[in-house]
Amino acid sequence: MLYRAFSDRTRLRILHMLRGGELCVCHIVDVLKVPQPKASRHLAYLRKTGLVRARKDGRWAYYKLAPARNKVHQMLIESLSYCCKDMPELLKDDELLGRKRECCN
Amino acid sequence: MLYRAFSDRTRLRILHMLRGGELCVCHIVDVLKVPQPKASRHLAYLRKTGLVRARKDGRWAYYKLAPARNKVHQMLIESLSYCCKDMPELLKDDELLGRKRECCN
DNA sequence: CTGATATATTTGCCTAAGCGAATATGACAA
DNA sequence: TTGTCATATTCGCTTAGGCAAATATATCAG
Repeated sequence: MLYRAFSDRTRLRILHMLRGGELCVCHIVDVLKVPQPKASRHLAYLRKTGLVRARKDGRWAYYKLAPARNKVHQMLIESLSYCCKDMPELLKDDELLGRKRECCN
Repeated sequence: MLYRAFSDRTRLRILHMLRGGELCVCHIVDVLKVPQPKASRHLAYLRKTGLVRARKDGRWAYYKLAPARNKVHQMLIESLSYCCKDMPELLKDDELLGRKRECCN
């Protein structure tokens, strides 16, 4: 169930961050300020549901959003750009990331 | 968290049924083929999250989708029309409802 | 009133799922 | 080789949340 993947705050934050493109796990951990195993666990979950793709480069691992496989998948990903109003932490995450991007418009 | 409301199969089936308009609880129970308290519990959940509106008429209670309050809400409701592929039971529900309606197109 | 019907809520149980801590893996450096 | 760093996985514990069964409430009929 794709919806369930979106129903955890940590996973939602990760997905939201990845809208801007590929990120290294270490950056994700830094921004979320959660223990590394916790981030890793949720990333594994998102991998299994096909929502993200992982790429290894030496010691580092990079994650990005997977291409949408159907309409529901696509709409859920799109909806990420509109949930900052309910979750202000998403704005903080974007700030910490230092990426300029339009959010919640 | 709106996403969580969608992450339970029974709730998703209810929301999916309600796309077609207002329904009586007894119809919902009949179609879902679940114990009445179970339907009632999930309807209460959906009420609390603002996803459905209830109307009492004598002994009967009618439920319908609430108007979308923001973009995420709106997109989640829209996504309902596309999840039959992952949940064939949604098609059966629509059949039992006897309502002609386009689904999963 | 009594009884029946429609719906809602409570209770107690059980499973799913998130968590921190510890550990494992695997790549690079020295 | 040894050590270190980045990431992943495992292990118990705890909580959230779904369930069935029982009960409550509220409306109508007779």
